Amino acid sequence: MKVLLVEDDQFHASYLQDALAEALPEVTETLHAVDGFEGEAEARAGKIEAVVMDLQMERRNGIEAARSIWAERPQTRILFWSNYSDEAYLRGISRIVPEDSAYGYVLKTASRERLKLALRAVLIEGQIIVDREVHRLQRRTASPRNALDDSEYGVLLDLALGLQDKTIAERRGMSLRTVQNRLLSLYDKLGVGDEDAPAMNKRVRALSRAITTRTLNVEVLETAQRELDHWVQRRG
Amino acid sequence: MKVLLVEDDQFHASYLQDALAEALPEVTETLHAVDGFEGEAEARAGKIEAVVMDLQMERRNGIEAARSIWAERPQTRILFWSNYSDEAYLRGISRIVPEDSAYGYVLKTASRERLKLALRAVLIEGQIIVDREVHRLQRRTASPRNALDDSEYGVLLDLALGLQDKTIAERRGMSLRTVQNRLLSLYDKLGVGDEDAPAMNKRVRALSRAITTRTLNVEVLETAQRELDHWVQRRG
DNA sequence: AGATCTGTTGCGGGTTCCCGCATCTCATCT
DNA sequence: AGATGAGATGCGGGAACCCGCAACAGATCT
Repeated sequence: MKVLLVEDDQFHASYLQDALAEALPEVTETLHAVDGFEGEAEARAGKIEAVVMDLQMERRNGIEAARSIWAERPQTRILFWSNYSDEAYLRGISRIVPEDSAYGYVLKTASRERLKLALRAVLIEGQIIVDREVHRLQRRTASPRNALDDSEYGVLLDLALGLQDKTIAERRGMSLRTVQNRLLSLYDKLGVGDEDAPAMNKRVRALSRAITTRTLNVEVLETAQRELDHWVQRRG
Repeated sequence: MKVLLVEDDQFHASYLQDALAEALPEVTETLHAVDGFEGEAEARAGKIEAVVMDLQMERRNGIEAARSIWAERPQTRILFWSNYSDEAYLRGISRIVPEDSAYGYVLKTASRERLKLALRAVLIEGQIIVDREVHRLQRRTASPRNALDDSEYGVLLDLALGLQDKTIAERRGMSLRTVQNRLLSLYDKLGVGDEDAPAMNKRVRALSRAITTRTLNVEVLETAQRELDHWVQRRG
């Protein structure tokens, strides 16, 4: 059995390599890649079926890499291994997971035992496993008041890129007023305007809060920007 | 000689510990802290004079920790050791370095040799040393068109928090129109409006660009928010 | 069937923002 | 001293934004 490790931090890569060797004796070959592009290429070339993927990498991040890998081979099993449990990552992943593929999400702060367990569960058994910490976040986020539904999240992304209401409406196929309603509920859920601070520019404040609460992060912004570029081109 | 390591990633911490032992045989005792708060406490309690500091940590980041350590003991030597060479960090550091203290900035991707060299240079010799990569960024950033001067950067921070022009003017002691002029040059330098994309909300776009270009990052935003809170309180 | 709730859309008004134009100050150069 | 240039400030207009009000449609409950 072959496994591909995609991880740009040398220390983490070698730790991972060790844990992998301990946990999965059936692994006969381990490949390395240091960013998303290499990862995709290796996966394609080696017909890899089991991947351990870091999320935060230069050039091409883990979510984008996973998407193209899954696009070609949806049954590939991918264990995401990351420093952060940003909501932004969770959303990104849950958005691209194919119907019936196995995946997992483990934090780098997890114990070696937990990592080994996740390696077995996902790569060998084909289970779906999500770290406790991450799951807790997911739950908190999904709690009554603060959960952004998909359409709100979409509008938030557009707002974050700097689009104005009219353009968002066009892109998402809503009326101008509907977009503004989404924005209102975004402001509400992100807590914009709650503070006793001086009056704020709500638009900017929303982005600011989305970032400090880890609802958005740099990688997601970059990905969204690329998608916007495509949309702009298509539209002519 | 005692050295304090402030680093929340266990792998990096142990690697650092090893490199330190190799590079500095004169070190008799090594202390650990896993975030900024612990770091400050240990530094105070142990009267530490040499610190290696990670930047990105939960609760209290490396820059804030360094500031309070330097506030009490300005001659403390601090080597910053970080994953990223974000402009945001550089600005933060150069803003708080005391007159005649030694410090350094090394990337985690640097070779073991370079790290050891920096450890000796800063902690023992009291030199100032900045990683090549980081320095390159500093230079690029400081190049003609794209360099933000201090007053522009201040306005950018306020904008990023969501303040409106009037409030920024009050806080920074400028007239409203002057703030707007700063914003104009910010838009210019951040490349807002250059793209052939649809019309954008410049304010939001500026923040968006500042983040994707690493001119700002989450830590800096959080710190700025705390400072804003203080200002608001003081103002009554 | 009627009541209620939720999500979409139009309208209108008050506010903030963007920015061109003109003025004023202050430092530097000739 | 006079000229030149860079930055700060005031004014005013047009655009975008925030948001209350109201109408309407579809889903669910009683």
